[in-house]
Amino acid sequence: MPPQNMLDGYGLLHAGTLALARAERNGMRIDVELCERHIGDLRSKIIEEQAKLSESQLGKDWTKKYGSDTNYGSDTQLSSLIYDAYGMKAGKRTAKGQGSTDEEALRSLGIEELSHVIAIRKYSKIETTYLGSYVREQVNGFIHPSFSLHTTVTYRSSSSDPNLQNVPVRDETAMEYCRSVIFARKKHRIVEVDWKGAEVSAAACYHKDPEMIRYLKDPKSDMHADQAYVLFKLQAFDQIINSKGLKSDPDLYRLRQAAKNGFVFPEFYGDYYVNCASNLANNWCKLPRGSWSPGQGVPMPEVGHMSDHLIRQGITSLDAFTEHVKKVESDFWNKRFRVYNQWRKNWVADYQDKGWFNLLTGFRCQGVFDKNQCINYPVQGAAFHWLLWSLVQVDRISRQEKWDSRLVGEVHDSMLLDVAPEELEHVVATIRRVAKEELPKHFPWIIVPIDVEVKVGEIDGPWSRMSPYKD
DNA sequence: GGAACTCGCCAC
DNA sequence: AAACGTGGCGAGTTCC
Repeated sequence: MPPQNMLDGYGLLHAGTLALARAERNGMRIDVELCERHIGDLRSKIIEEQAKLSESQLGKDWTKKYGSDTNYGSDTQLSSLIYDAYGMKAGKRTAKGQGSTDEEALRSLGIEELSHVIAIRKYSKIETTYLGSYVREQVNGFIHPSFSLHTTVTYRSSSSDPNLQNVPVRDETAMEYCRSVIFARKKHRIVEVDWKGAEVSAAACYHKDPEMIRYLKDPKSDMHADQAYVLFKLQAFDQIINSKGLKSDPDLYRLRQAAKNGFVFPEFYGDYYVNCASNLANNWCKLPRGSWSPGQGVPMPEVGHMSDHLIRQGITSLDAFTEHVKKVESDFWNKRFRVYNQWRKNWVADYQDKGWFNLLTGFRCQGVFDKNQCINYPVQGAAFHWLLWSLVQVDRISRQEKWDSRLVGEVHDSMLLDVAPEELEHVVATIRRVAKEELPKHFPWIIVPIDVEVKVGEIDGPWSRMSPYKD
């Protein structure tokens, strides 16, 4: 038996394709001259870094080995230089077993001059993948990113030519270079509407874990803050946390982000404590590896040096921290979210029995999947379908009501619009109504509140300058 | 000279 | 017992 609502699934993709085709036709305005200026700027930065590299010992060894074939952009040459010629031990390997030359691997080698290689890569990435593709793809000053619903195994969407779904946002420099050239139409503003915690909420509709539902229903509760508290043993900061809340302190807030992105989400995706501990130590808290002696850090809440804090809590090395994260993980799955955990086990067993599983939105995944894929696909797909269904409604309403505002794109759990300022209030109210009222009516299995976050650009302002929308 | 591959890196 | 899910895309490289 196919899923009972399979025809609904087909209807959603059909309507979604048409709505996305209209968004594609709409497109987004690009400042082509600014792109060219940014590209020129990046080229000089790259030349500077290349010059510094060629003067260094590493650069000299590189030229000695490859002569006129020397290419600082070749990872093959770099790999051969550091792992063969220098004979360094590869701490990290690629999928095919070669010594890795990614940023993490290069940093771990402790060769100062490799920072130039990393810088060249970062600037080149911005120049070619983003700004270069905008100039190449633009027609009369507009890019028309393409959206597909038939390419992904999860029933999410994809975007290409150019891809609007991977424009830098976390790295401030890259964000500024790339988003500062993208605009709405003249006299209009860019509006972005994000579905808050879409995947966590969609997952809850499958597993129905009461503790998770409590978190999602109670606006005062904070799953990531609670996790930061146990992960980093923050009892010493009870006074701050209880009086002003963890979010009020910038350093404690960064630890909340670390818990969210370095533990909670990876655990949901199927990662485990050894990776989480290592990533947290390396990327989020900048804890030294190996044995931590007092003085390697300073007292919390200096996030960059929190080893003294952990030493005081009896966690004196990465190994000890890993053991601690192991206990936190066990508590996470066996106590806090034990219903979620049981659902994962049952879901995978059921798939292994039948060879397929259904999404709540009317799709079936059939094929050979590993455990993590089994758990992740239905969640990713259904979360995206919330957005897609809402996008179809907004597209329809915008045409019925003859808006001067229009949809221009979508990034899995957010929609992107080009909005006429006089319509802003109405557009936002419409989307809020669709998301919070009509969507749960359409999908009666939604058992958690839906919420959206609206960000607006300035009139004639770029995508790099977005502020929270205030009603 | 183009197809197919690996690797690295951007997003959610 | 095993160990992070989904995409697109550019550069370099290898193969035909």
